[in-house]
Amino acid sequence: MTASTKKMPSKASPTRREPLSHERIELAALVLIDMEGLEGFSVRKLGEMLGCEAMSIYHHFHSKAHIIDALVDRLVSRVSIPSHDLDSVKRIRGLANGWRNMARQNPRFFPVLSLHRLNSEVGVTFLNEIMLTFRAAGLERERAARLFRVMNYYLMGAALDEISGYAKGPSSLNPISDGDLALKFPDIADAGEFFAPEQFDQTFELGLDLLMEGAGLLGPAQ
Amino acid sequence: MTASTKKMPSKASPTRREPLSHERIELAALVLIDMEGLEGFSVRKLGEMLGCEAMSIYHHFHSKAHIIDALVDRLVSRVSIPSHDLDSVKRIRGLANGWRNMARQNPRFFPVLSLHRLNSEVGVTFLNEIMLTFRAAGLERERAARLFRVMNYYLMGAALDEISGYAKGPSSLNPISDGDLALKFPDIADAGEFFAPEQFDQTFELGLDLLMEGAGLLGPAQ
DNA sequence: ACCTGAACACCGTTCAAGT
DNA sequence: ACCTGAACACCGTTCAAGT
Repeated sequence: MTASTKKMPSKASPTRREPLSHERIELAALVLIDMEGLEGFSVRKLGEMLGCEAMSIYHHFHSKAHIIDALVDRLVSRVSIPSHDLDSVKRIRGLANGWRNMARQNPRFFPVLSLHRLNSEVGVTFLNEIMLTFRAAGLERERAARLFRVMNYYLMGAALDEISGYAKGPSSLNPISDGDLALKFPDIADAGEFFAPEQFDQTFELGLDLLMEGAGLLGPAQ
Repeated sequence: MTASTKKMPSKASPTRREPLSHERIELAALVLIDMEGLEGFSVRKLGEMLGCEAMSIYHHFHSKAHIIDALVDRLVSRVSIPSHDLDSVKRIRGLANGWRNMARQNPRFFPVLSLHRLNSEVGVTFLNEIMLTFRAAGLERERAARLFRVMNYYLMGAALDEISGYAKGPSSLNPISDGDLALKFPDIADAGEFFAPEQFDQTFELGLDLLMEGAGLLGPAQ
């Protein structure tokens, strides 16, 4: 309503803004989500950030859901793929850690990404890297397929839980007090020291090793 | 605006509606979410469903987030807890399957639940059951703590991925076609038969066994 | 071709008022 | 004590119009 809400560059810099593009919109969206979280991510705020009317964005994306789709692809394609020259075990470790690192770098968006089916071209390309590695490790078709799923379950759950452990996730509005926890649930309270973020890497590696060992990938040759 | 949008029971049945209560509101919310999904879950629609003004609900819950908190507690407390007389391995299987079944019965709400930290009294009580079982199985403190987390990662990822496999999860808006999948990603396409919902149980059991075996819980006695 | 601004049909939540 | 209805500050999206 007041003059301060008006944008000024219309006079100060008439034709200065570079034109909108998929890339500019997507990068701004990632910054906005990183700053304000998913609830704060609106097309209108995105427009403000880009220095245009919110509705201009619809000229480049059909809907907000299409923007989110593009962000999923963009982040999945950022996961670093280990060289095919490495042995299978090293490749699996590399893929797993690439996934976790991407999650950690995008804690506010990752939950959306992880609930998305990765059935775009980019998504399937990533999944295919995991599958290829399992096959290259010598697993036969059915076993590779099932272990692929098992590994994905583990990766997805670990990344989500670690993020919520970094306190970005929604907490109960009436959490149990530390005092009550120690009194009523001593075994949980007692384990607290192993639940701290500094322990995440070690715990994650333990689970990954158990799965790979169970899959027969960590043979005596190791 | 028109007469048809007005609610009629004000004349037809003056004092018929039973008063609002936490229970009535929560049960209606679960039905609404089950029917319309999370996006369709609004306080206003919930009011309509309960036959009251939306704003009456705020007399019983401080905010929409508090309703969701209550739903999390309600569903977690519905997970059936296996008898303490069973051996540890049977109890772990029972807890894991109780969790999965709850997820499957509430596919639209479960993603929210799973991203919530379970740090309410009800949530911790459930987590404590898992921890107690690991301790009772003879695992020492640190190992029990780490395997507890590993198991939770797996349970969470599996439940979420199975739900999205039942086609309730958001898909890419530009999914790869089956033809392209078969051509470009034959290994993924080839594994398709093992990704069908009928295969979920078997795949889940495989991963659970690998983890329990790795934890040393499936000894020669088994 | 690209962008704008008003408008529509929704949200969650606050508040003063009703019984 | 419990519920209401108007109001506020937001949403995503459509549409006709501007350059």
